[in-house]
Amino acid sequence: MKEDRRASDRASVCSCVNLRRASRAITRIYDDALQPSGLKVTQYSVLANLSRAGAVSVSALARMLTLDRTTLVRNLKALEQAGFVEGAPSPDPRERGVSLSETGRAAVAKAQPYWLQAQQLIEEKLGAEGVRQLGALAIALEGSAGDDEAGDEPGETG
Amino acid sequence: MKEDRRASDRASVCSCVNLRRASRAITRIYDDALQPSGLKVTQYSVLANLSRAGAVSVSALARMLTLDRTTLVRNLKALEQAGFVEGAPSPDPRERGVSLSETGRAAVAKAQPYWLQAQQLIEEKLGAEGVRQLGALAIALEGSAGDDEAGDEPGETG
DNA sequence: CTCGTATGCGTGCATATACACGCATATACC
DNA sequence: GGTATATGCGTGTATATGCACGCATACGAG
Repeated sequence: MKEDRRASDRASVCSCVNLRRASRAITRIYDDALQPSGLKVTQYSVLANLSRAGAVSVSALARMLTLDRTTLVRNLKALEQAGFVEGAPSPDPRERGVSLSETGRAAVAKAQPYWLQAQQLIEEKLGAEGVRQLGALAIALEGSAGDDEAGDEPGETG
Repeated sequence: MKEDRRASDRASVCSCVNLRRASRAITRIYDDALQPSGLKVTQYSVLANLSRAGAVSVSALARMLTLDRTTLVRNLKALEQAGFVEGAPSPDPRERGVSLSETGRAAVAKAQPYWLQAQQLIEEKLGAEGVRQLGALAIALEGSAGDDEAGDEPGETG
């Protein structure tokens, strides 16, 4: 029982599996490139967004990242412990404001060239058009995920 | 500097972030569709491959799935506890053979129509061409992940 | 047979992801 | 003031992912 599958035959029929595979592969490429900076691409993403956003609430940041809020809560925890992220005052007591610390700003600055290197490598692999399509892909798939639900009243059926 | 991001502006500049976002989104779509079957798309993927492969070693299955072996070890654990996967004899004592149980076969059969539903939904969203490109994408990105080393360090010499 | 290498396996650790809950607080309505 | 609703937050639980390690076993060289 040999797996004799060539590249052209290795494409799964499942779009989800294909996309997840691509995601794992590209994550490895970026993490690899970012390795000297000590950041994972997921962490770099959070810090870079925070860098642009300034002081924001956890929920707001989660929306920016199109990431589940509770996921971000945990991702932030590590970044706070590393000293990259610190609390920020917020007008609304319900909100927890966060922002980049000086250390965090330095970390982003240090990592950025490595990130750019990965970006360029990807552009070589996929071409400018392929890169452009990736953005469209995410948007197309997010378009109706969880917003297309009907008939979910809060009144229990019993 | 106002942030007034609409859908078309919501595309990240980072290919990795875009792809990961797309991956999360499509995973949600498939998991959602598969929900009545009680399987996650990741689990369905393992079981479906096992269904085609028959009895295989953990490492061989991991290669089929382009998945880290140790990740698969843990994913299999849940499937074994659920009774979907069982041990299979192997000629080589080092290998641990696994195969679908009857229950597992039934689970795949039950889930398949839901999976197909998701497949079709995606094809509607992305078009046949878009779907085709996803397979190519994974392969393009896996192509040189970890087998191509470039000594092109950006600065950081001190 | 013995040693070194290759292969297969599982675990410890760290991180990512998200759903279900419950808690706290702002706000609208009365 | 008091109640219902909306919003923000963190945790418990479950799963996914991969790297570093160490253990067991096959296999070729001597």
